[in-house]
Amino acid sequence: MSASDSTPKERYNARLAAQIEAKWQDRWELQRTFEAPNPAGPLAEPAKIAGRQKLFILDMFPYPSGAGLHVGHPLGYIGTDVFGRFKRMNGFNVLHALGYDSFGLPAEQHAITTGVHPRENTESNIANMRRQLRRLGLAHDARRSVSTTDEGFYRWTQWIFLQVFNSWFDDERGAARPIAELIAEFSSGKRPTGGKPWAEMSSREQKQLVNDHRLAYLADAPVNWCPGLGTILANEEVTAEGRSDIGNYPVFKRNMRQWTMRITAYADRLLNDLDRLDWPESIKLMQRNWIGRSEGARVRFASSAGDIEVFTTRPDTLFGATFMVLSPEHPLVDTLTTQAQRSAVSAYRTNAASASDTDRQSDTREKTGVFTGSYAINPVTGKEIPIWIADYVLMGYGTGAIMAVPSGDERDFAFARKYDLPIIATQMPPDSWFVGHGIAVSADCTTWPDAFVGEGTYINSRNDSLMLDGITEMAVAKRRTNEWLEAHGVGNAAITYKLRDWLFSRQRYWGEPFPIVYDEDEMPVAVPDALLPVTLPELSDFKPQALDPNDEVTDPIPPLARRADWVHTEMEIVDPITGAKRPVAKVRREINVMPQWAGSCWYELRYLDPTNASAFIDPEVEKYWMGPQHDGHTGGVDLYVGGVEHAVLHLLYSRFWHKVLCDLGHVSSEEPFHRLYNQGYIQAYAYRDERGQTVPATEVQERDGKYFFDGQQVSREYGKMGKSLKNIVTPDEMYDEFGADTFRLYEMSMGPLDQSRPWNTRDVVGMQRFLQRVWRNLVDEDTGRLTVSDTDCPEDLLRALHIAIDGVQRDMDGMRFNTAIAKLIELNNALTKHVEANGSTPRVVAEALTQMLSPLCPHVASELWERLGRTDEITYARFPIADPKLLVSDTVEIPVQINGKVRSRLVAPTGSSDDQLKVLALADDKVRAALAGAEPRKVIVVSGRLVNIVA
RNA sequence: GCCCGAGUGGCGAAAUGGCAGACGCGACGGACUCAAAAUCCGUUGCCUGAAAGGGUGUGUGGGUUCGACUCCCACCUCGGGCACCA
Repeated sequence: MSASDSTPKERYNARLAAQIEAKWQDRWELQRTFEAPNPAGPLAEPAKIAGRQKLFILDMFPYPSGAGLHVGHPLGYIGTDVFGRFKRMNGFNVLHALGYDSFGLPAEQHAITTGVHPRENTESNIANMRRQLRRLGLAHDARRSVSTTDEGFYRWTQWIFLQVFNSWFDDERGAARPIAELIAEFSSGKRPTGGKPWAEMSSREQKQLVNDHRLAYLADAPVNWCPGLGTILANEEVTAEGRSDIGNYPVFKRNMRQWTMRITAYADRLLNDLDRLDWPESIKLMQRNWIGRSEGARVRFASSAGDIEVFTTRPDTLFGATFMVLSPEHPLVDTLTTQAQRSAVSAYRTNAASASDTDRQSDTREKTGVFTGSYAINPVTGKEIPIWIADYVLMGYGTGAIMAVPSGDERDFAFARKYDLPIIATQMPPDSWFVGHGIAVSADCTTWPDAFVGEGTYINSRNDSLMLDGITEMAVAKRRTNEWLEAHGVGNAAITYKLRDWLFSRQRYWGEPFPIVYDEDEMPVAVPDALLPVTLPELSDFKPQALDPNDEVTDPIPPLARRADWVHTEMEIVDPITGAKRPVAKVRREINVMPQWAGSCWYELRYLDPTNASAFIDPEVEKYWMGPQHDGHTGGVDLYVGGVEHAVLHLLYSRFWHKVLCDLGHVSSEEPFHRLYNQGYIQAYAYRDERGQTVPATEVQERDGKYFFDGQQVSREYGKMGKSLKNIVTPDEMYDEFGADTFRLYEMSMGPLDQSRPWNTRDVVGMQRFLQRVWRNLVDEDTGRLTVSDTDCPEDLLRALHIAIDGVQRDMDGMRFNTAIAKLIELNNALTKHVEANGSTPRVVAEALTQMLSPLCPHVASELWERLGRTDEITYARFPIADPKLLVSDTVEIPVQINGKVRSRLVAPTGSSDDQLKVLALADDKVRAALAGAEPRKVIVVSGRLVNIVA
């Protein structure tokens, strides 16, 4: 007899689930169930909006990978879907969509390895992902599924780039303004800082001055050059080991002329506004660290080569600055180096320059340096201090020069000890510091094993006009020093950031072309709006220039240069200074393309108004979905779910673009994503044989805690899913084996959404069984007939129902889907007992259970809803509401503890007073036996919950 | 090195000052079956005991409390981020 013959026809299994799921997916598509109405524009349906609260939920959109999805990818999508469906059932107008991040390195690298043109590749990958995701039953508004490679999309990416290009940061207002306003200020007499008057400048000089103020500008600066990828990279795309995030190729620092975004102008706002965001603290912390704001002072030290400016966070220790250290790349090094030191300095600089970042960070950490032969004057002591160069001072931070205070800085201390430089204490450490180091209390640093970094009484810190000695608070000493520096014109309080401006151009093919041409002065000029988009030209050879991964010197030639006909064109441009139209003239196009982050910097806005042809978004639509909800609210997406890997990339860049758009009045929200939630990762076990080869995880067997493949013992490791690890499980396998609803339920039941957890196909069946039992409680497996009765529900079952409603409602609201599922299982288990005794399910329970299941497993819930005779759409049926009267019963069970250990339980009427509970507890047989006649010393009653007797 | 986060049954986990282990997997026993699969019922932290019961138990050690997985201090292990940032 075959298996199918003995299985009841209407048993809920993978076969029936597949039928149900296909039916409802088709129906939802046909009936456009999940389309969200807009207040204005082409998708406007104002009548549907009235009286509903809006909710914009968003997933970090995927790049269309050729590998397709594995079971880890949809975790966040399922989470947001459950939440969105739950909110719909609570009356919200929910906008949920998913697009594709299809420009950029990941897609392009894949195209290169397969040899297929990225456009073709991207399209087929998107089609495959759409198919896989459709079978999940996600409640997405398909009209809003944009792709960053759509011309209708990147036309606006280019437009936004031009908004950034055509603005400058007004420090006084702390906000971006249109560049035309700066030009107007200059031409009406504002004098450019440090330059000659505007009117005396040539047209070229004027353009250059304006360009130097733009938020998107060309800069000849040190960049991260990655010959292995044939492109430069942003700081955020380079790993701590000095390699590319993608492909793990070596990255070199070199100077190149590149498009750069002035994100540093927004450093303070990007930092401060974190406080107003509902984000995980860990991500805020990562952004704070990345921005790296340091308060301190700039101090000028006089030298033979003129003033040398340093940045210090410890101006209060200035009296202890006994030498100075410059970065080997510092521009003043040549001038400072004396004849006697020339060869030593030159050798050191050559050595430092050739050492790659990797070498510099090798763990030896031994401080090295060379004396320049020159001296500077410490402004507070008036003493000469030697000037050294050392590679522990970085040109890219602060001023590239430091004042060394060995007594108060560990690095300076190590350097001073190695080269026998003087160390003077400026603070007396507390006695505990000396005790901790096992040495006698002494202000003589020659006895110190280490620098002292902390709060101590200031010593040796006085001159004629500045007196720090005796001060015990660092803040006071800092303030006094800063005041002194300013009064004497040798320094001032200052702030420095680790954040660098954003390198925005890539020497690749698969990205948005810049809407920029170069005029006869070789100055960048915006392509007129009417000519957007600047479409990416077709190239038969789209590969980046082939370079040796270690080639540090060759200048890259971007692929777009291969289309000379495209590069050299004629255009009617607008003069960037006067704004006047110019006659059609020859221009040269920018041949770099934008980085992969460009499209993701604003895609959430396009979801809102995807078909708008006259603006990137209608302001009314933006205000409705993104606008601030009260004073001080940043506005933005209501819930943004994605992985932690974008903490300082996408999540920083997009905040920056959004703030520019806000400053320019294009959006009403100050931040793109008000609430951020990081989902965990689904991880998996991988197995290796003794040669280190991975073996297929599905064929590994476990015996007594050991693992075997093909009779051989193998070792187990834990981590990502990956092709090379032979441990990939795909959603398709889960659909076939269990159905999408079971798969969804399993992923949500594994644990809290924000935690990583191991995948175990073996465990999935638990959720299948659960749905099977629910189904069987409502439908006769053999006949398919409904087993629901319209008779009254017994009170205990009704109570169980309302307790479940109450708990599930709260768990869903808090996105604790795992515990919501546990409560639904408990309810269903109680229902099963009732059905065993009575033969049918009360309708009130059947309907409420179906509704509560609907966000989690929408297909089977929709099917049951229909079979229950409901003709309304369960997606929008009001989520059940718990009756508070049914949440309490007549009696409660009170555990009684003796000395904190439970010794008895008693049943007491609900609402018993503390005294009544105390009397009941002391009268309890078990309690009396345990006390054995001893008089309790104290009785603690937790009202209505517990009694503890202290014996 | 610095900064976060986490350690609970064989496994995924629940409980955030008040009955530790809800719910699921697995395992064990049983029902159905010629048999198996599927499904259903029961048991299941560990030690001890025939059982009733007793003891013990949330990484380790201390502390606060009538009472601690939960709060505090120190340490250990794992995961993540930053890393010569002046």
